[in-house]
Amino acid sequence: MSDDELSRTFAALADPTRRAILARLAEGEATVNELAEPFDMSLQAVSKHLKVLERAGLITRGRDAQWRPCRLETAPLETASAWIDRYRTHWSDRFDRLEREIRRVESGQEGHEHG
Amino acid sequence: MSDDELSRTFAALADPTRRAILARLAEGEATVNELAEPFDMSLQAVSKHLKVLERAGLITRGRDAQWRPCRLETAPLETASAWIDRYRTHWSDRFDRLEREIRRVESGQEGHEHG
DNA sequence: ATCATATTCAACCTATCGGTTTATCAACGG
DNA sequence: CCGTTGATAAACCGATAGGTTGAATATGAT
Repeated sequence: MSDDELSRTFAALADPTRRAILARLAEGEATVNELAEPFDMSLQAVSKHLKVLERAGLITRGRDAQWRPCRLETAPLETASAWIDRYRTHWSDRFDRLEREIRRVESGQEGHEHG
Repeated sequence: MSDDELSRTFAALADPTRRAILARLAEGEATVNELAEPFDMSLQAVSKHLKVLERAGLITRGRDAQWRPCRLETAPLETASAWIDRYRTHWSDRFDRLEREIRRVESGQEGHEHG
């Protein structure tokens, strides 16, 4: 994986456990143990997932005695969403077919009805 | 990586080369050679990236003689965007601090000014 | 001090990623 | 038929992901 911000964000989101953790955190802060509870894996594994999320800036961790409460941070989600939105609605769906047709005609293969 | 749809989509987006390819495709169809041209890597590497994008449903490939024109498909982007949008604006930013305060008070640690 | 609890660190393992090189397949043009 | 071009397949490689277990650290409670 590359370590630019967008790549880290998307990579962090590319795991169902981590997405579930974020979904949980959207309801409010939670400790590592609380976050780990629903999952059929070791606490350490969840701790690693949290580290990934933290490195991606998707969560921050406070300190409350021996607990490290996790909080969702939305900034990277904004960035990711903005990136996607630049492409999710593009006029090319129609345009592509036109362009494709032009290319076919220009290359003199009008007879190939392959689409 | 898990292979549910969202995971495949986010994983596909977690690479700058693949994002650049999608950005290029947003301007219209392109062949593998055309897509590979800007990158300092082998054609085969780009071909692999395209396979990843295809598996994620982010592109489809046609057949035009020996060319395999690639097209951007927006459906997975919609899904990904929808997932993010559920969490990118959440009321928890303020609420978290309140909840945290409540927890502190309830656990009888009002004196610990650790925030 | 000692013990329990919450969390992290470290070492390890297997599988996958992202790239390479070489070989192969598919389609056109002489 | 043969060569060229576009693209994929296969084998390989080093690095990283995602999990494990076991030890260490930090804080609080007795």
